[in-house]
Amino acid sequence: MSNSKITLPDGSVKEFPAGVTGMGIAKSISEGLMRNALSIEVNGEIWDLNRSITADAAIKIFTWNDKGGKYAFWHSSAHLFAEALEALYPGVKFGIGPPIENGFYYDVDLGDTPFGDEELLAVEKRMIELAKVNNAFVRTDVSKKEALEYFTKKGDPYKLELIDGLQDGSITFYQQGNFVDLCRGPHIPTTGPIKAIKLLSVAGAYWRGDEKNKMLKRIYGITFPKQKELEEYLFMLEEAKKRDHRKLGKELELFAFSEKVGMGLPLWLPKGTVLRERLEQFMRRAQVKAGYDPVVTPHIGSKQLYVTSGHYEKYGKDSFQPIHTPDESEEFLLKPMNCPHHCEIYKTKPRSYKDLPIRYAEFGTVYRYEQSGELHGLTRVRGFTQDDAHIFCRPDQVKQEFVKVIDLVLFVFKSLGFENYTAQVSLRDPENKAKYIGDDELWDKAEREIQEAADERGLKTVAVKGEAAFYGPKLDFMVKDALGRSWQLGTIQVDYQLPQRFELEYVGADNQKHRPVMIHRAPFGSLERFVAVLIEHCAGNFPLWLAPEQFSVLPISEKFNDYAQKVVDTLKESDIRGFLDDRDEKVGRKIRDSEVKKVPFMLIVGEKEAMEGKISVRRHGGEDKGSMFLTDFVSAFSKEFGLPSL
RNA sequence: GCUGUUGUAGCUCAGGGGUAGAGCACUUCCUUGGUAAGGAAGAGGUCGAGGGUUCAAUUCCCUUCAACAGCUCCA
Repeated sequence: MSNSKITLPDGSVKEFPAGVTGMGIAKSISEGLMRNALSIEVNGEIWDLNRSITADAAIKIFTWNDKGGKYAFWHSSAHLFAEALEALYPGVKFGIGPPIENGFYYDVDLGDTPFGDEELLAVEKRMIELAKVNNAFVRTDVSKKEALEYFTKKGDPYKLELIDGLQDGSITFYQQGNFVDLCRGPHIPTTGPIKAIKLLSVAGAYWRGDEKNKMLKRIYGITFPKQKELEEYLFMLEEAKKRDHRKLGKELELFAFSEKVGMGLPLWLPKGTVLRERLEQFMRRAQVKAGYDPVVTPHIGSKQLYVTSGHYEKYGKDSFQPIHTPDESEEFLLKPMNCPHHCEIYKTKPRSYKDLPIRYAEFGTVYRYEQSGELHGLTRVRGFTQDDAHIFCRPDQVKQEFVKVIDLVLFVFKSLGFENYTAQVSLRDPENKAKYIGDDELWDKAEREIQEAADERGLKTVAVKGEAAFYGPKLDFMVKDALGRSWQLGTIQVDYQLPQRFELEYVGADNQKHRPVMIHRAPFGSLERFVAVLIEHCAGNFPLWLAPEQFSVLPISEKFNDYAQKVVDTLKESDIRGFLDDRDEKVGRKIRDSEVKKVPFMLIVGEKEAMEGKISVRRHGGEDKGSMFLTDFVSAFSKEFGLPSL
């Protein structure tokens, strides 16, 4: 038997006897790697560690630190769950059970059997017992006929439906213990490494995501190789609950919802408004520096405007319905997008190639009829404000403009403490071109330009098909917050379609009419969503320049209220925001209340301070900065009080 | 939009066929207190909305609205 040339991730090539397994390779590298190995990537495909490699291959061994390793681990955990469930509920029918971002789920049909927290615990217990048995996951190739026979006999209609859609010859079963499942794999070698198990929740989910189908029970769970990691994860979940922007938004009096106003329509309270307006000021200033011109457009527009833009055709049916005027049969739509309005601004006069690029920026509030079940705090609402702008430029300027926008977006992220971000190039779905408008050539060009611009700035990008807007491809920015959760924020889009639909033109150096290109962009995305993410990122402890209340002045007793008031007045003159807590309470109480409200600075004044004309500065969290003159306080933190700048 | 759960004071929640309770917040009084809750008294609710069953409904039933979780969707 000949040898296989195995290329390792570092580029080195090792020879192994043909038929070597991933485990064998891992062992040859190190004992430690063998212990931690979970799956292996073979020529770009993820395999089981004990599957034989018969040809030359480039491989990478995955451990818990790799997505490929985690997915195999959780996928195997889903099978372990199924095995435990079947042991306790014979006859249960299984849907699908994939690994997900955090753990796994399995869709099951338990008939009318009630299934709640107690049942989850029971299954969890059985899973732990079964994991200890350390059964191997055994892969077998089966023919379609065999597969159908097996599940017909077992009586599992969902699996039969799945097999029906599969190609004969590419069907595999996996078995561990007494449990056999239709599965493509890959799996970890044995159940043993699954040491820490938590079944998290039960929810309804339609078979194959179609509401016409039967609703199955979807059981979510997560597993880890170590108990400690599970505990950390559960702690993180608790922490996420504490940081939930809906909870903090209420506690910190930032925003509210009212049934009377209508669902998904946020009311910004005074403190939330300060926060929001600070963000706006920050962005306005950055945009002026970047050459944008602010514009303002109305909240409604003639239906015809959106027919022209294509939005009506695409989203009209599912939107807020047109507003009809009493007299004439005019129809208006609540503005769902700012771009058509900006196109009309562009058209107010003839444009020369020398005028371009023109950049119109607007904090434009738009209204979209989101499905009721989709509404979620500030992250998904029906009326929201985009930090929108449209750049009209010549085709030869697209890339350079795109790069400038990337710089702006990254500046925003940096200023707000989002250090971890990735960018997604959202492309069109090549299988379903009818979803999009415009011809292939322009799409290809736009997709290329986005990728080039991203590369130029050294952005780490992932391309995802089918995520484009209907008029053009996008570069979407995802940030990771302090708890490691990913959020989609800013977006930049190249658009060749709207200029065509609105017949936008400019006169070129050749004295001929040309069509400009539009770039849509919103670094925050929407202020609502951005504020939500920011709240959860910093747990309500906003950077000083954003804090709705930057200080509180806490007199030790009412004897010092006058002095305290002077302190407040002086700071307000320096545009520093804060309030006087002159309640008839002890200072300990006032400190506690300011701490709970997450006020960054507590300025304590008593006899000593009043005498010396000083303040005692306590930072949120308890740090004592000692006593100082007011002017020293202001100059010490003046940088933090003001807007970050480019 | 679909399925499930929930809806009681400003907030967090208890209760239950005979029209309601706690803690915090609020108001007043006492207290003038030096770095995370000083004390006392008081006020506050069509028990989400509409309908039904009943002598009697906040409680049981139906409808509806909203929130929450999940599914589908997202210019």
